[in-house]
Amino acid sequence: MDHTGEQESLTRLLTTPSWLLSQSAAHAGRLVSDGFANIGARGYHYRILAALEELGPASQADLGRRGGIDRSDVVATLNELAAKNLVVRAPDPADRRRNVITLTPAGHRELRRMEKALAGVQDTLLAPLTPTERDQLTRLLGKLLAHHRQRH
Amino acid sequence: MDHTGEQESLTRLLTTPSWLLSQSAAHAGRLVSDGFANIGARGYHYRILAALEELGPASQADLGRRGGIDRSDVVATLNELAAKNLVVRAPDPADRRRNVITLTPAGHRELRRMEKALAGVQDTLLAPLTPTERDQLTRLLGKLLAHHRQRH
DNA sequence: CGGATATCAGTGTAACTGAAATAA
DNA sequence: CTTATTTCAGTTGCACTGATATCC
Repeated sequence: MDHTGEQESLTRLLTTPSWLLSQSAAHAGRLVSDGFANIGARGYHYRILAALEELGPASQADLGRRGGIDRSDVVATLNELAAKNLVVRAPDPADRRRNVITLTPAGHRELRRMEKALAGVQDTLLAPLTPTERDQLTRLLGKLLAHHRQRH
Repeated sequence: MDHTGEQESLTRLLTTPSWLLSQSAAHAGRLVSDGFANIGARGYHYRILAALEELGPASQADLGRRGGIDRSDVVATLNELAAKNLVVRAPDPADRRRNVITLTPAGHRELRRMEKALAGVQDTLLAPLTPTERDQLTRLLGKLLAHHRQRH
């Protein structure tokens, strides 16, 4: 015993799932932010653009629900994306409360760039895990989220 | 195919490890904050108290490194803990730059309370996972962190 | 009317930065 | 002189709240 010599009691603090989760996520967040910052973008941009590609032209509320972004932050993010001509914001003739957001060709290209950057980050993040372990982790986290999403 | 009917392309956005991690961590964070708030405490309090119990009397810098808390936030957290008489802050005679922080009996009791609250949160968080899966998750996250800790 | 949408302004807070004072 | 510790003041990014105008 005491084979690592690191600390005699690694205890709960370092093995508590919520702690491990938040530490891992903080690290992942740094990697992602840096990866996106390197190409002049932010996480919200990716979430909106990816949601847009999946949903097709959509309202801001739908994009927010899809990408897990607050209605208020959707507005600000779309302001930025529209200023860069990555999306077009137009009133919905069928429902005049809504805007219809559409990906421009430049938006598609930007999404491709961000996906490349993100894929690189995933590799860095998951470097210590085998392919099997990566699948396990993805599966376990997915199961966790699915459960807690059901109870709002 | 299309057996769920949820969405035709769940795609990367919902299966990207960094996304799953940050979402899971956000949810875990909410559960932890709420769990601690219910007993009038915060996450930083737990991290400092737990680090203190592991290390014994320690300097603020050591506590920060151990608990993953910025030097600046250690100061503020210790102000709160000292005001509640959960720790004692005394100058270190051996190194007069430092303070020696010591757990009081009340601090020990508070730590026990917080551990109970935290254990309840872990159960809620891991509810959808079997015991085997919980161990897997803990192991995978630990491996991830150990790797990234090595490269600063 | 109740419910949804988009927008704006502002809050809370975790994590961090920079600088200063002090001492090893 | 360089490095480490503690402290204070301030910043940044992110998630969220509340209020408002508009429309279904």
